[in-house]
Amino acid sequence: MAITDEAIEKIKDMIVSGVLRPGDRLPREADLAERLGLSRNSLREAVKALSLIHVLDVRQGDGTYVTSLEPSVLLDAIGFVIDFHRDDTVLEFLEVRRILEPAAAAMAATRMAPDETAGLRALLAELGKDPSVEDLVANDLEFHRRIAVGSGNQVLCSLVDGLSGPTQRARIWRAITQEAAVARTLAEHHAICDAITAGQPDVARARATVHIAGVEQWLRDVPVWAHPSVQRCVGPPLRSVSP
Amino acid sequence: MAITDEAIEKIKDMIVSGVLRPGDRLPREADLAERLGLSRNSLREAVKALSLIHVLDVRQGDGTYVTSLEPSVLLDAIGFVIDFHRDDTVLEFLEVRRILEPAAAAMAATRMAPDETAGLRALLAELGKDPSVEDLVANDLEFHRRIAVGSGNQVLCSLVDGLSGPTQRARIWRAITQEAAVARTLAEHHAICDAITAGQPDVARARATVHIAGVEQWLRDVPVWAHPSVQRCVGPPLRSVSP
DNA sequence: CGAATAGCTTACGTCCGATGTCTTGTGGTT
DNA sequence: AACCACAAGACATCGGACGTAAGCTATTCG
Repeated sequence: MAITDEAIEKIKDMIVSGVLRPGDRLPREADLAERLGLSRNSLREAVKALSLIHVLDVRQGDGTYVTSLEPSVLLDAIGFVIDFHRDDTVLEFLEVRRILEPAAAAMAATRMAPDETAGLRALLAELGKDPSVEDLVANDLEFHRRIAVGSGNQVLCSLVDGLSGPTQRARIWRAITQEAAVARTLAEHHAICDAITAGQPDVARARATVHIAGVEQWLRDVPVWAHPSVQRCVGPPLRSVSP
Repeated sequence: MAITDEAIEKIKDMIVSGVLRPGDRLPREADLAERLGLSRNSLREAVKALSLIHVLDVRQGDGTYVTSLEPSVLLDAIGFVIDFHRDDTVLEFLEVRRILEPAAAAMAATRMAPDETAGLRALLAELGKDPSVEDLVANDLEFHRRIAVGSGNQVLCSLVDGLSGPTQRARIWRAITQEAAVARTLAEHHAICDAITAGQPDVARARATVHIAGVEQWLRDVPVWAHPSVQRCVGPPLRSVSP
């Protein structure tokens, strides 16, 4: 194993074992490097890797700190990872979203406070007549995110939020190529919101399932993959998608 | 934004835009560094970070390659991240597992081939009388993993597999401190296996839910957190867990 | 007296060049 | 044709030097 990977493991062990706790500050790079028995350059590679996944927080001129290590912080990095997936795997992600989001909606229906549900309604109301595609996508993302937050489970919230990344583009294309989808999506959002507000977990779950399944079905049926605008978004060589 | 972070973004863009495709080889460090306008050291930090999350695969003496970028490969990294979570968040992870695993079990009941279900039964049969704790945990993990694989969804599989990390230790403690849990767990495994083999998704889902919920309930009720063996596993200062 | 500021200290950010180590492919030998 | 030794290419690691930014301190001025 490379010396840098060993350093990653050692730092990880220090955190997992409790030697370093959330918020703690690490020794200076020079000192830590000496203590771990490697050069500062190699140590920096390890620190960089750990900071990419939000385990460490490096502040120039100050020092390097352990983050809060909360699920929301750590799982936040999956959004970054998700971006790398090719579009022919979107359906797999949607399938998982169809599992997670209905559950989140049901939990939200039980746990969300009145002021939160009010905020959810307000969010949907923000969209005026004839909104832009960007507004639609942003509103859509925020809507799903708030429900995830409303579930009261950080892990679930982070997963739902992170998994939305790859399908965000799909939403854009959907809005672009299928006009009717806009009204339908908004109607479905309102329906889900109503169920949550009414405190009906079963209804919220079902409506969320219908919502996601609708997108899934649309992606499965329509050969968007061949659409020119998609080619532009995805980049030149598009691998076999729907053989 | 730091120059290294820019390099990470640029490499990411090259991959997302299709300039670099799965399996492609990157230019030599020296060349790529020059092309991106930074030093080789800084570039190496970027590459190291991307290789930690399995986006790049660096082979000494050979070169640096883009991985297959399959969901199973990329999401594999979440297992690493999960290890950092403190034990007071285990319940949140279990709650998500209670959502995902029943869904996986139901899907497996529909999709798993006869030889796969046979393998699942064989796995459970491998555990002889009076198995060691290590065997139990390993068998348990493998059992859940195979069901996840059987769901036919890479993303779901990776998530289920990754989320098992933090609760693995909980399983160990459970086995240690509660003798009766061993027989109960095995019985539940057999019941789930039977439902999958019989092709009954609803039953499989329900039994998986019961299985996870049982663990959850156990963790919620029993003050394992105060148990000395846990302190040893977790490390010195245990933050407030159940206030 | 207190607040603003200039400057010092410290720690991370970046770079350069040299050397070690590993993989691979080549070419010669048997 | 099979095998081995060597050389080339690429990553691994190191040490040191210099740049940049944040934080603390002491000075200064209202």
